[in-house]
Amino acid sequence: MIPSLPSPDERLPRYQQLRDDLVRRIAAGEWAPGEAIHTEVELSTAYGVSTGTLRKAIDLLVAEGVLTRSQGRGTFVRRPRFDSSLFRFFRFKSASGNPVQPTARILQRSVEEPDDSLRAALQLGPDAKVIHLSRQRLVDGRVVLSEEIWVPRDGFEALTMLAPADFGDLLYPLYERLCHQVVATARETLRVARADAQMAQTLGTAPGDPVINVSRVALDYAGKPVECRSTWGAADGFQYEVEIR
Amino acid sequence: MIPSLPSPDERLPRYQQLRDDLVRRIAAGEWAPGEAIHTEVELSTAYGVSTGTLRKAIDLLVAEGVLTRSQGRGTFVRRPRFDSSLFRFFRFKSASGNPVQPTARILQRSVEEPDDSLRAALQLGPDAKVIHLSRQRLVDGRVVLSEEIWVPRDGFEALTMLAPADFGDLLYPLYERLCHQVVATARETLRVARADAQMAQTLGTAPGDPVINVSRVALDYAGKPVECRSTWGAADGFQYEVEIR
DNA sequence: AAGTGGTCTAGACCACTAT
DNA sequence: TAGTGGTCTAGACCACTTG
Repeated sequence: MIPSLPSPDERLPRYQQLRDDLVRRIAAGEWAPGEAIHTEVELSTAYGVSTGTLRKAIDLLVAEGVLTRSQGRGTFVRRPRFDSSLFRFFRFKSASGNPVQPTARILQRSVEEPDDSLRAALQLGPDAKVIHLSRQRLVDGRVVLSEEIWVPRDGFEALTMLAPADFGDLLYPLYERLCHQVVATARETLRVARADAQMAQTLGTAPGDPVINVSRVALDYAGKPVECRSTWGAADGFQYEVEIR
Repeated sequence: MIPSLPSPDERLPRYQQLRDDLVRRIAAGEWAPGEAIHTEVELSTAYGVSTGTLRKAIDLLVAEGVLTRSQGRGTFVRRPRFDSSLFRFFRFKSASGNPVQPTARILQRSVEEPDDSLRAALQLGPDAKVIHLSRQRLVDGRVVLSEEIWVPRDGFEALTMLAPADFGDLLYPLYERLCHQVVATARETLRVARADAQMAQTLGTAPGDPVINVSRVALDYAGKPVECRSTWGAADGFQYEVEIR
């Protein structure tokens, strides 16, 4: 028989255990995005550690992008803004030349049976269904991005009642307000392909032109998958900068 | 008259000043890449600060990728390995299917007058010249990447004496050994284009196929530009993953 | 003025590495 | 065994924000 190992928690340094417990409390909704968590003195006395140890735990979460500190005000749960993150890959400019946030248009909404890869990515059970959105993003009336979006039906029922015209330009605030689902992190994979006839027509390019695909899995604070998304855009607006060490 | 401001250093916290001074000493060559810096007790007594403050300075440099710590052994100047960093963008596999480091072949070497953008990127004076290398990277004898590389002639004279066949597969160790130039960080920009006839022939794809361009500026520890490089590869081997928060 | 995070101290003890 | 970085303490004082 395999001897039972001690819980990994006990082997970790205290500041790691504190980090994990703070994440757990955030994931449980004890502090909502934008809210201040307890003060350092409160937390350190409650946990029975010195302020230095507690600060080190918070340092980790700040480095991970989960918390932000503001001297004299407090420490806050950070609300990520992923929709503007498309600027990391595409540079959208309006007719006036200024950077601009694309608007959104829902083309189609349906409840579907997920295929195997989607079921795996969203960690769904065998009978679970998904809500599928087809969406376009526009600048000055021109389609710049074409998106397919899938979320689990369980937890997102509210999306099936809302008129497509009322979805607005940003989905994550909608998820939070209507479905109490908070996106905390995401993993994206970039690939390059060539536009087929339909994609070329949608994006206003020529068939065979290179197009970028961004495939995203969004996770909540507990690491549970919340949304899968596949975004297509013309490659001529694509540029990505990275610093390496 | 504009009142002279105090040096920004004095306004910074001590741990930031310590960080800056350690970078200065590394850039000056006091500790070479791979070498251990002084111990924490030595440094903290020499600087007249507590160990906690010194550790915070070192924490910053570890987070920046400049130093690595090894418990029981010491703190070391990290030697970045950029050439394997192409794996972040391209996935090269040998015939056996295993990931493989491409070999290199120098096609051409010349001393040239830089154009304006290159002069600006390398921060060269009006009369400075550059060494230009054209290079191919191969897997199983197939060309997978085509590179144009420029370094300032001043400081890299040794490259003009070396037989092209003796350059080896990795340039940065060569820069360090022959020219005493150490690459510490780099900035890369990705773009997508379509292969012209010549690029298609080189990379073994069809004209019009999408190709990736990675444009890199490499810097030393002092932030001085050391090398400019433009790498082209077929887009079908391209994949890039990123985690966002 | 009261409360928050930011900086810094002067240690102690532990875990790991090399000899 | 000696020396290194890793963890942690129990504070002090500073800089900033808010009422």
